[in-house]
Amino acid sequence: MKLATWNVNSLKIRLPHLLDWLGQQPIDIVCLQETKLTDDKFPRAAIEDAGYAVAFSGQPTYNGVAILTRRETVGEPTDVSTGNPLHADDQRRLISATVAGIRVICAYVPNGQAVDSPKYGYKLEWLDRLIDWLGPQVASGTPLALAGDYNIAPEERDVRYPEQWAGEVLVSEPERERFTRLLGLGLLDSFRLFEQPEKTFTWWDYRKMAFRRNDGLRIDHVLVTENLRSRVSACVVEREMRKREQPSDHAPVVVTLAPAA
DNA sequence: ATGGCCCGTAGAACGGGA
Repeated sequence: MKLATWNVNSLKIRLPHLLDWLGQQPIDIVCLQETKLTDDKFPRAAIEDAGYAVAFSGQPTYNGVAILTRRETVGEPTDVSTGNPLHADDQRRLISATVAGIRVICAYVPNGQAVDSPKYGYKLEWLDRLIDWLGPQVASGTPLALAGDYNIAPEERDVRYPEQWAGEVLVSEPERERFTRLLGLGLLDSFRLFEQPEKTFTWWDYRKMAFRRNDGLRIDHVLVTENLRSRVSACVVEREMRKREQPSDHAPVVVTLAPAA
């Protein structure tokens, strides 16, 4: 079974990429961020025709998240909820569902814009409320995966040119401290459970020929509860997706999971 | 050289992304 997260940067533009990718490599659970579509414009029919059920939560212009589930392998998402009950927030950044016995939380963490911006304060507050909400869920023993665009590069090795990013949004100490607190709840970074190629990233700026120079950051993550550790057999970044025509600036992250014993 | 690109909403530039 495979679970992926991908920031599509507009599902309207990236729908052909998504359908082509899933046609080539069926993935059982797909978490999407930055769909940038209101719910009435969500391409439900095209996704269902590809064999997926889908739950989504969108708004005009910004944000928007979705969870796709491959019908023949994992069925429909159940107990779907949107947002964080501990955080009144109009921005559509969270959707959760139970799939194949796993509580799947798809998250689009705020970018923060700049450390001196009010958006940065919102980001830290958003993360604090996320931690408050997830703590009891993780402690309850439910197998859980928090998949999404965290907009945090956890360590220096997750940044190609750390000296250029020092103290900036995405790498600042308060953001990294929130990431560490998520791990402290009892979550594991799937990517770091395995040997990985040096300088593996998930996002590259559209400018500066950044992808060609592999000038990137690792900011998209799948964290899983400890009780899933023995079932996770791989975590890879689908770098190929960033090479396509008119790509998203993010590449998907794909986790392979054994079925429950 | 502190911006370069891409997207949505516009219906021209601009905010936002990261």
